[in-house]
Amino acid sequence: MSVRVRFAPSPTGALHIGGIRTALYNFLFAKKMGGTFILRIEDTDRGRHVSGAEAYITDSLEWLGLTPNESSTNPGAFGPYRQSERLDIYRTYADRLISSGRAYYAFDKPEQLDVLRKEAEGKGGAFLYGALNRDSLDNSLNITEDELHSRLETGETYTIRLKVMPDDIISFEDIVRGEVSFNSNDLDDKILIKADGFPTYHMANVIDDYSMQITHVIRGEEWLSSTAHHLLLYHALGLENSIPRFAHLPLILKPSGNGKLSKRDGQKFGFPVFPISWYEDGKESFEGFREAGFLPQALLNFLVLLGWHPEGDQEILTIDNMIAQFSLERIGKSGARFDYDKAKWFNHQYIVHSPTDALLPEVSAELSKHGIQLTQKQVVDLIELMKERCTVIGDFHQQCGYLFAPIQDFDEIMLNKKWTDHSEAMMTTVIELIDSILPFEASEIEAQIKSHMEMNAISPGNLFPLLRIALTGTTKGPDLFKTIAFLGKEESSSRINHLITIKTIANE
RNA sequence: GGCCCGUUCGUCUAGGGGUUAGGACGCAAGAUUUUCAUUCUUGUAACACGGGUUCGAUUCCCGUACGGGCUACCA
Repeated sequence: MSVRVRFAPSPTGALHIGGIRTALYNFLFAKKMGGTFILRIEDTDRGRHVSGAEAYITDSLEWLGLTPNESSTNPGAFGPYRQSERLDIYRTYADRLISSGRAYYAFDKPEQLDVLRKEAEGKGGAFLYGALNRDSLDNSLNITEDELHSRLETGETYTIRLKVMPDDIISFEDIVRGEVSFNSNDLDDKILIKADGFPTYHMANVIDDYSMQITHVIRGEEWLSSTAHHLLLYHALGLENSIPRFAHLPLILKPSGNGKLSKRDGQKFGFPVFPISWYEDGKESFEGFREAGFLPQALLNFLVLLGWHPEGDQEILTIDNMIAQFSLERIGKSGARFDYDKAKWFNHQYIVHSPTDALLPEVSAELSKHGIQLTQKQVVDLIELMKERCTVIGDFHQQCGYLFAPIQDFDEIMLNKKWTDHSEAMMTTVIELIDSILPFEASEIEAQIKSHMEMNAISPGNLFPLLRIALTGTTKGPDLFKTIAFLGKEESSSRINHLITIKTIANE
């Protein structure tokens, strides 16, 4: 049987990188096994549904190249792929459970249950709607057939609950965790169909995994406990021969402090936790990795190692490497802390090792964001000049803004230290020299300037810092001669001239 | 509180009954460089604790501690 896996997010807001990693593992496993990767939208919570969230999920996956083989925009034979469009399917199965006595109607109002819950908490325990107390609660187990019919007919709202049998040991073999087992006495009679007629996650999930012929459920550890209920459901439905294999992934934890990574941690710690930016009320409320200047490959590479490790020591992995080496068995068991420094390191590696052409669109977009229009040749030159020192795409502008605009601030301290009585004459001769250089290329510029220095006994320490300040305002930056070549003959001369003027006026 | 899961350098992790416990990020030092960065070299630092089992345990078992998840008509 061929492998079919699904990524099943809920469209309740932006999807953070924990979800992305789950999608990635599903994707890698599907590709590795020659299987099918399905995107299913779990929109069964009408109250928390956020418009735009589904599009966000699709866009994120697309940016990262994790394209589903089947989804609502690219349906296969197992649709619909949105749970809100599958209501009748769940209903059919729920009715089947009712008639076989494996589920029942419950009329208890949420407020009533809240009271019971509070009461139990007060005694230090927990309220469990189950075998021990279902006889004394307001459900179809305790009323006559006639009463049930009349209550249903009057339109009284109800939920449908799974009838969990006591003293049952439920165990299964999790691919990452090994054998896990539960006692049904600790399990409540989970709601399967809510009062609004929508299924709960548990119901929809099991039915869909079955009807979409999912072979492996790869999901976060937060689902480990409820797997017991899911197993019970498969059995109650007589689907015990179609139970998929489970792999529960360790969670991604906050970089410091306790708990799993959450939405707000991005702002709190100053880095993105979302793949792409999320907008609320028309403005960006959470910055994404894309907007922060990350390459999708780099993000994926960072994420894949948060909980999984290949057999060797190689950490830079292309998507094809990942697919070739991926296995569920090598997924770790313990939670992984998010480490932004390492994410940046990966991005730097990818920027440095990407062919210049591959960076062209991102860098051009970054520049035009700042109102800078360059020819393609100029962008290519810029990338080659700068890429070794950039960790995010924004650095192609941020670190070298002086290339595109007049210098605002000169490094005064260094300038005053280096500028002597001889500097004006020295700089003037350099302008003359620059004007004469042909072809105006870095190597030629370097050769000419160096021989000029030798002939005139100019030491590097006297010239280079001043030249650099004249051209860039600072004392740090990429190769001086390449910078001169990039700026061009006119601009270089004019900048040196400008500095001479400033210093001359200052001295008068 | 109850149930389930976990615990190797600060972080991500490899390993596994006898190893100098390996790699990566970070950090530090040195080299290279006209500067800063890159790069290279070196260094730094870990088997949570207590009992077993064993000739021997970081590795297996049991406890404890700590961490995580779940405990909703949320997913």
